[in-house]
Amino acid sequence: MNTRSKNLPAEERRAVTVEAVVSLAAEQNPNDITTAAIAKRMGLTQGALFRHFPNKDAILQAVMKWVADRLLTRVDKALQTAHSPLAALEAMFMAHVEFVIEHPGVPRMLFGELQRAEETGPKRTVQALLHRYGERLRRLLEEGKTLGELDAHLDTEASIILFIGTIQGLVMQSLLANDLDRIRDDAPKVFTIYCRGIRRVQ
Amino acid sequence: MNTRSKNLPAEERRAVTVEAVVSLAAEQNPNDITTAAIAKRMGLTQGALFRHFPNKDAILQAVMKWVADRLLTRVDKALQTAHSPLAALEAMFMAHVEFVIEHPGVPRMLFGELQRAEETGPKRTVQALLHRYGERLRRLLEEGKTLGELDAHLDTEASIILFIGTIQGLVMQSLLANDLDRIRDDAPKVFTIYCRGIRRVQ
DNA sequence: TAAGATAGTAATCGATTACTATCTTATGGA
DNA sequence: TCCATAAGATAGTAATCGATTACTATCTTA
Repeated sequence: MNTRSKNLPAEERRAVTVEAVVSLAAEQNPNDITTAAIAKRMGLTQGALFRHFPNKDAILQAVMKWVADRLLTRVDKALQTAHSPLAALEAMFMAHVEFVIEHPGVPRMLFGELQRAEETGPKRTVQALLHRYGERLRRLLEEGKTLGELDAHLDTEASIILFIGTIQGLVMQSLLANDLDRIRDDAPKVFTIYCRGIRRVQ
Repeated sequence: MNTRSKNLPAEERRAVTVEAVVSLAAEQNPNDITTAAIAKRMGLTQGALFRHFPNKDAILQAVMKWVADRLLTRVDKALQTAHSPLAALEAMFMAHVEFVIEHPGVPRMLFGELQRAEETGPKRTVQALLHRYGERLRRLLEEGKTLGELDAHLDTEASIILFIGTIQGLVMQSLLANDLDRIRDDAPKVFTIYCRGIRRVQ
C-alpha cells in the first residue's frame, strides 16, 4: 500500500483522500470533517488538497461516488449468489449491513448530504445511488410477488422504504448505544421481522 | 404573530427561541443554523440570545427538551385512546408521523445530535428521549405477546429498532423526494407491512 | 416617580473555516 | 546528468462563526 514515495500521482492521491474522509467519518460527526482534518489524516498539508480537488464539495462528491460504486458492486455480487427473490433480498440486506459495519461513517454522511437544502453535487450523487438501490429492490420485490414468494398485494414502494428504514434503524441504534458490533447481531433479527412482513402467508 | 411587545420576559423569550430553531430546522440543514440566523428569525440581534442562554448548546438542549416533552405527551395521549396493544402501536406510530409532518426539521436535528462524538447536553437529552420512547414500545410489545395479539416468539428489541427505523425510512424518503406530504400517504402503507411482521399468524 | 432590574443593541473579539498565492522539492524521461 | 513539471510546503487571505463587551431602552415596584 504505502510506497515510501512522498509525492503520489494525482489519481492515487485522490483515492487516498477519499479513504481518509471515509475513515474520519467513522470517528466523528461528518459535518465537522474539515479540510484540515482530512489533510492531517493523510499526513499532508491542508493547502495541498486543493491541488487535486477544486473545492471541498468535489472531495465529498468523490467520496459519495466511491460509496455508490462500492456499495452497489457489493450488493450486486450478493444478488448473484442468491437463487430466489427472498434469498436475494436477505443477501442484499446482509451485504449492505456488512458494508456499514466496515464503514460506519457512510450512512451518516449519506443522510447528512440528503439534508442539504441546495442541490449540490454530492447530494445528487446520493440521490442517484438511492434511486439505483431502489431499482434493485423493486425488481426483486416484483419477482417475488410473481413467483408467489411474497404477498401478492404487497405495496412495493412501501416495502422499499421499509427496507432502507430498517438499515437506518440499525444505524440509529448503534449511534444510541455507541456500539457498532450490535448491528451485526441485530441485523438478522430485524430482517426476520421485515421478512415476515412481506412474504406470502401460507 | 407577536407584535408591539418588544421586550419579552426571559422565559417567554426562551420559548420563542426554541420555536424559531424548530422552524428554521424545517427549512435548512440543522447544522448550519447559526445563532445569527436564529436571532434574525426572531427579529432580535444575535448577541441578545446570550442574555437568555449561556451558549449555543444550551439553546439546542432547550430545543431537544421541547421536542422530547411534546412528542412524548402526544404519543402518550394517543396511547390512551387505543384499546389493544396493536391498536396502540398504530396510534403511536401515526401520532409520531403527524408530529414529524408538523415539525419536519425535528428528526433531522435528533439524528444530527446523535451523531456528535462528544457527550453533549443536547445529545444526552436525545438519548433520554429515545430511551423513554423505547420503554413505551417495549411495554406495548410485551403486552401484545401476552395477549396473543403479537407473535409469541417476536424479538422485542428488534421490533423496537424496526419501529423507529420505519419512521426514519419515511423521513429519508421525504428528503429524497423533497415532498413532505408523501409521508402522510406512505405511513399507513409502511405500517401495514411492519404490522404483518410482528402480529401473530392466525 | 425615582431607582433598580431586566431586556436588547451595536460593535467587536479571537478562533476557525475554505480557499489561494508563492516558494520548494521530488520524480522520471531524454 | 539535467531539467521540465507535477506535488507538496509555507504562509497567507476573506468570510463567518460563537461569544463578549459597553451601553441604552424598557419595565417593575417601592
